[in-house]
Amino acid sequence: MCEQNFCYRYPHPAVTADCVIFGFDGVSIRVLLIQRGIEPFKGRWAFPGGFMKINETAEECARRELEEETGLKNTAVEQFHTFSDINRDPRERVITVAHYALVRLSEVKGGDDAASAHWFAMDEVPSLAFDHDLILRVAVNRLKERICFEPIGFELLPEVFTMTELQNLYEAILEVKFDRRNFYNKMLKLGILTEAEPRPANASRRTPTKYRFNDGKYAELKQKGFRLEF
Amino acid sequence: MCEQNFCYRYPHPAVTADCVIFGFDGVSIRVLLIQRGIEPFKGRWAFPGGFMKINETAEECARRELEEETGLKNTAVEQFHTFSDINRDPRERVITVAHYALVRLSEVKGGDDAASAHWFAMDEVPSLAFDHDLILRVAVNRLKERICFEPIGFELLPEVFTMTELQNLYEAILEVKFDRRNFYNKMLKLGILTEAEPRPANASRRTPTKYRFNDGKYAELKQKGFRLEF
DNA sequence: AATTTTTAGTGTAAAAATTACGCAAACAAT
DNA sequence: ATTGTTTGCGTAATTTTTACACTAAAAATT
Repeated sequence: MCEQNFCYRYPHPAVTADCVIFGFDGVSIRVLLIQRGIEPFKGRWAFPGGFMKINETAEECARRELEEETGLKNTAVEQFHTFSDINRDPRERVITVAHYALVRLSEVKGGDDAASAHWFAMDEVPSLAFDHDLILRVAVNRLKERICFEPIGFELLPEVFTMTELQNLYEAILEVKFDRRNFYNKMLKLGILTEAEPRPANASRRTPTKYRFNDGKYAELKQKGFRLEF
Repeated sequence: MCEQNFCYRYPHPAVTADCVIFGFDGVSIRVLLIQRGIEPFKGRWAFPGGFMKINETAEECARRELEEETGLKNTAVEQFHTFSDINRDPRERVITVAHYALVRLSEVKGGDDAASAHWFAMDEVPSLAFDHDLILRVAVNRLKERICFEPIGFELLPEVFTMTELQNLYEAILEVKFDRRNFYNKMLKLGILTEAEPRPANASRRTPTKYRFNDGKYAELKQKGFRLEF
């Protein structure tokens, strides 16, 4: 029998933090899941996450669990909703502060930790543990809203990318199609892209221009109150 | 000495729900605060809120506490952020799921419950208990974002209102000034306003047209994917 | 080797949305 | 009586958004 050393005058729920990690494979948005090794929901897929320690914030917890379970270090996570349905965990009353982050697929090394981690395309995601199906739906909605106002999409691309890759990303997230020329014009007019290398003189038409995201320009524009929109 | 009947193997934080309630007095945005009757922060002002019961969700808790402390019944609250800093409550580790709602000033009756409740104009809000100053800042930002995309503002006005009152509301929330004619045109073009009563024939110029918010039209437009913006 | 398909780059005209702006009548305050 | 504030109303100029076609190079197919 285990000791139950932490006693309170009133019942306390347990608190967890979960992480919805989005990636991009060039065509589809993917989400990073881990396969549960223990009950409940043993064998089912779920988001990385776990119980909050008494001396860490929800965000610190999310980042710690993420590293422990997938090897991802120093990931900027952002909380998006707290789920508190009464029976969402069969063990005891658990509320979870759900976070999301955007990560390049390449950042997840296939180490020990990440043994059971896998990137699922959005249309291949199986039925998840706990209420994680619901959490995913909410996260996707939040991602769509967010990408319209902040250039978070760049966190999903390699440092240097082509305009077509960027367009594919936006189309994958928003599930719409853009006219290529209008997308080019709009993106370039925003002024947050820099050509990665001067286009060589001998560049053929077929060789696309490479861009990188210009943090400095973005910070500058943001301060003046600027709006990214699609 | 009190009994400590609820024991766990690991430490559990306490969980509360707090409510940032916004109102509008015709000129300024106001926020509903209650004066704390007990320690900690006895005598200081704070948001209505309190400890979550083990068999209620965070939202249910927010609504229950709101009614208990201010008499406001059946208020549609929406969670906007969970605050989990380690020392935000001197008693024990407490995380709070913060909610906000928009309410007409008139809905708060001066009953027993609300004895210590008071509507503060935003520029008169005193230094608050706990981390409620921070919570308020976050709530105001969220309100500004939200008002741009959903017509939540109407929840703050009487059922029937003039265009000028509506403009004052938007200007108070967003802290900007609009051109009166452009605001009129934009609002009317959205199609979510109905004239409350046909303007009497003898109406003088000086008698403003009264409008009401048209829920049906709004639901219709929303379904087609429509965007309210300012 | 020839043919077909795919991709990248580029610009403009039309339509729609946004902005700036003035006036006359009614009422209120002085 | 005078002054200042409030309401209703509409248009012209500007800006933004949208729709849309061709060429050359490379890759894939035959």
